[in-house]
Amino acid sequence: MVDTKEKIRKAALKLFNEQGIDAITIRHIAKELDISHGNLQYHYKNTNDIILVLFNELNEGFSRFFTHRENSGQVTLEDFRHWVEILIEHIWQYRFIFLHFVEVTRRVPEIKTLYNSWDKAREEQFLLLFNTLIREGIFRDDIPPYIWKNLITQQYIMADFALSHNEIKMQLKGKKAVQYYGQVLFNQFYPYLTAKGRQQADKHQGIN
Amino acid sequence: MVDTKEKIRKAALKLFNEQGIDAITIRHIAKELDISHGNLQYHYKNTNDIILVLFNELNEGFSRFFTHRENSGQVTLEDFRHWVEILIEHIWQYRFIFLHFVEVTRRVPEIKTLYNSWDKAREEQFLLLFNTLIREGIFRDDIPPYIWKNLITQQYIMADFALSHNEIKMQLKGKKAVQYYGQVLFNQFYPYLTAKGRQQADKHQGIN
DNA sequence: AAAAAAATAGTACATTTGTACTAATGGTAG
DNA sequence: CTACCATTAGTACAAATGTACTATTTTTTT
Repeated sequence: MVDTKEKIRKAALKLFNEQGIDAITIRHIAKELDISHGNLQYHYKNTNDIILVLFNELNEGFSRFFTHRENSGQVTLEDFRHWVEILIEHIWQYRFIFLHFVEVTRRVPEIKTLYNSWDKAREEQFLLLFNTLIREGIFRDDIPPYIWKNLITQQYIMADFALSHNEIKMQLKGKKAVQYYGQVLFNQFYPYLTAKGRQQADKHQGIN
Repeated sequence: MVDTKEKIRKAALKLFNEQGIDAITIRHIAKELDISHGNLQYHYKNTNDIILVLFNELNEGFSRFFTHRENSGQVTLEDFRHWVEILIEHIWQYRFIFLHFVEVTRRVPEIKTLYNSWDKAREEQFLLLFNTLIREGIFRDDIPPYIWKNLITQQYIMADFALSHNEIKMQLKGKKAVQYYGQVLFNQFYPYLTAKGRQQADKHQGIN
């Protein structure tokens, strides 16, 4: 037996990513799956329910991904770059959320709460990471704390809205977008590097 | 005689900023103004028309603002900070565009074209500004060109989506939001400063 | 096998929205 | 004054949507 609920989530994710959340109703999703909208409604009362479930999926993905790299003692810049790329890939998978973040949070207020509570953990981890990289002589040690905090906010905004920027500007598709914005996100950290850090970065420098 | 067209734009801007573009139809705007929607339709066929006009208003504002500061030969960091603040204030004025940027460009494709063509000029001016600040010993001279270009992209994303971030996170109101995100935007440049530049910056440092 | 529960299809209806259209009003140029 | 044009109000209707509900079929449980 195929799990209808899962089929619905998959189809909804696809349609949301392609056409946005306003254009899509349960009727559209039902049509995509060739089932009745009455049936779909039996599983999820409306699109907002589905959006919430998909947001939780995204969150679980992130959590798995964060705890995964916790045990590593030392961090190279290359690790960090790789980490940023995976982050963006995740975001790409659920891009409708980020492309319509304000609408999403207005339509499903719980999402705002979820996002904000989960966010705090992310901040801690960032500061830890920064400190590690400072200790290893990769990041500069002459940056005041409020600038590090600023960098985290900056990093949030950039990660959350990079794909929106892509949408209104270049319109890179799939892998290309992930690559490009991975690079942009990573390059954010360049001026924070020490000479040693820059050497490491230049070794692996991608397109510019 | 009061200009009905202008009254409509004002009311639409207010409603869009308050409730977003999906929630608002010409009927809502008409109701806000106590005129018939038939009348409103006579002036603007639909909300997309109004959105386009408002976007052009925003653009004109930006253009005025850019050309204004062109003639100044020397640039201090304080000038620059002030400039960033005015930028954000502008954006706040027309925040519905930035809060729903993807939707806006999807509903009114011309806006994407307008944004992109106007964008190029902005890029030139940034590079010029950076070079001036480097020559004056305020910005570092050991940053490769692709990182400066990256910084411009970064600056776009940050400016365009700072208010979206505010919406899903802290929800600062009016002046508070403008102040906070002005600071965030300005702090982006901190690690690009020379020792001399940092001195200048610290003199006027705001909240942290 | 019978009963109960879960899943699916389909209907019904009030509301909203986009769009087009008609009618009335008011100012103004000739 | 009157004929014309711009402006305003209001009506009409099809399509889409949210929501609730019924009927049927399928699956599971006992």
